[in-house]
Amino acid sequence: MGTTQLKLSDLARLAGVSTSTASRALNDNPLIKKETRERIQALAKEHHFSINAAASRLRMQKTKVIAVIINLEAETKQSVDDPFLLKVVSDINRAVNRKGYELLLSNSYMAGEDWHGYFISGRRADGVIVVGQGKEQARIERAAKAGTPIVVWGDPKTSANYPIVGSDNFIGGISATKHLIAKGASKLLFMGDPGHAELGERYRGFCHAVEEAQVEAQMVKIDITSEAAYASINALLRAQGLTFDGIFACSDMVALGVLKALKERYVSVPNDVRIVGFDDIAMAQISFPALTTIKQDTSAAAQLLVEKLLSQLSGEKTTSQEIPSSLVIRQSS
Amino acid sequence: MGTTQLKLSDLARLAGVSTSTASRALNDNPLIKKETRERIQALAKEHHFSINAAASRLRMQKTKVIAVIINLEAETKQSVDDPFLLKVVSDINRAVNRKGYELLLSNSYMAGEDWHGYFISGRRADGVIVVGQGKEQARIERAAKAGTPIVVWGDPKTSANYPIVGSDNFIGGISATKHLIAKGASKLLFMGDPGHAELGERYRGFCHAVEEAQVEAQMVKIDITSEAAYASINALLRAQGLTFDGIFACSDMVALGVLKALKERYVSVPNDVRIVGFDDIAMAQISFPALTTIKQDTSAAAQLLVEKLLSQLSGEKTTSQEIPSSLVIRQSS
DNA sequence: GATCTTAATGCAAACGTTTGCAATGATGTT
DNA sequence: AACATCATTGCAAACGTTTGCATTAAGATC
Repeated sequence: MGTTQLKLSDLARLAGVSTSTASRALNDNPLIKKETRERIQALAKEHHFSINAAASRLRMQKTKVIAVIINLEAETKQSVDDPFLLKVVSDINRAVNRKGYELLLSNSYMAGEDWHGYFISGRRADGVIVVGQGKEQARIERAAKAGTPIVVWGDPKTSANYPIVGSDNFIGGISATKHLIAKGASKLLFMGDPGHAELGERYRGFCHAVEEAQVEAQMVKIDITSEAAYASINALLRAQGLTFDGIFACSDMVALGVLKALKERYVSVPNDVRIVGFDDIAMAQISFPALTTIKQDTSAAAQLLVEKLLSQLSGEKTTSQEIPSSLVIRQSS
Repeated sequence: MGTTQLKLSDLARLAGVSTSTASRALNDNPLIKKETRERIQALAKEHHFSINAAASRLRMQKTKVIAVIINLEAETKQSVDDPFLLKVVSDINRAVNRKGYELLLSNSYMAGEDWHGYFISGRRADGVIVVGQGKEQARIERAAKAGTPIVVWGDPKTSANYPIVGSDNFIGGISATKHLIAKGASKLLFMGDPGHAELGERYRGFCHAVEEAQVEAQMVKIDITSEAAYASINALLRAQGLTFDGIFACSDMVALGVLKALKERYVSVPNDVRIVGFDDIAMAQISFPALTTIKQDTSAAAQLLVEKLLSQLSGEKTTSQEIPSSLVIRQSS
């Protein structure tokens, strides 16, 4: 505390070498004799020396930081507290660390409109991972056009000037719906907001399967929160009674809201109504009945996101990619 | 893209002033004539100019960054995916941003053992917020002793050389238990790990209320995950049948695991067994029956954590502080 | 009109790294 | 013995800000 911060030149003097030698030694540069390197590294450890990242970043023109920005719709009630989003962030954190980068957790509040200026020109991060494609992609596009290394979690089918990684929502939608039908449902209900890119794909899958099987189907457009789902099911039952026997919820949170509403009205799940969710959040297996759902492999996706971003940093061109999702059958269907 | 990065001196030349004037203008320094300031600020906006944070940090010896480190036990299965932890992080993020700071999301993997070296000497952040006190506080203590500005989310009763912010776990434990008793329970069960500081306090509250009311009570020590809780309840029922009619779960995740196990065995909640959790995560109100719980005011806590950290940055001495928790009564009790 | 004060701006040093190039001494080659 | 090669190290510039101090111009005071 009393002593002033040790800097590289101090360490060098302590070791009896020049600053440049010390710098190279700490970076394990083979230019420096091996025993010198080890001696200096040991000395650094002994004195709890850490390189000044600010100075290093200034000189290197690199931060070794990746910014993650949670990109939510203005009109949704879905919040950054959503378990699925947080799971994604947490997986990205792991993947980022494994590559030796740090994670700057950001949002539109801090980054404003000009992401390139804020993160890249501002030397706060070397690249940006956007979680949540949203409905409006202007900011992402602008950043990409300005040359920001950027990757997005979203719907990989969307054509864009930046790579998008996400699940095969269409196929996921199909297999969820087919599963409902296989379990005997014939009057299906989709709950979600098809205007949202990823959810739209899930809905397309739903429609595709419905058409193929020639069963009844309806769609109700809701905000993707359990509260909205809960309220919506209640309204539906009140208005038209039990007009469905299978529900494909666009997310697990929605499915859980549905589940609660049905149980409160003594509708049996899965006997009267079968439910399939999407995401496979931790809650899915701990709900009662446990939730059948389409599992998104967020961990694989996170790794891919980071890899693609790093590729961009080394100048390569990258493309969008779909991650296979998988049906996890539990008791709700 | 083709053009090189605009730097402050370029902007200054464009404006026909010196670099120092430009710098002061962007920082709204009243030394500079108001109209000059505004002219330069407008020019900066027009050219999408952003200050180079690395250079600024180097010169200022300040980063305007706060590191958040999620500090988990080695032996727990509780992960960074735990909804409650993530909620806390997300609230801290908001609070940090409101003060004009950025959030570096970190963990032991990156920061290693020497937090002071990594974050402070390394000029990666100006201060550290630790989420999760854990059982072993050596690293936190060492960092504090080395002069790291640091605050901890945990049990405020623990005496330490750093401030701890957290809920009044003891009182929370009492009111949860009293509520169970008031609802007619007379054979109580506590589930959790009293070895953990915060949970220990909750258990003390439990014991206190039990003693006062002179009711039967038992404790089963489990890891604080829903899986452990689920398994534990099943084992308990198998071994000794239904020997309890009220459960105080040390967290909502634990409570939800309990709930599932009971429902699978057709034990009615709340008729046969009343349950109270702790935290009030989003899931608590969407479970069926909705979970009675002790709500932790994470948002207020986050704000307090940040304020205390900033106080330390400006040299003030800070102290631990308890946040009032509150009983939220729902259908599980 | 000379001097003093004040407002506005510019100069140049400093923050702590990394790295191209030069320098040194040792080794090998003819 | 002269020269080329190689391994190891040091010198000094550059990265882009911020800020104490000096400077200038303009207005105020006598």
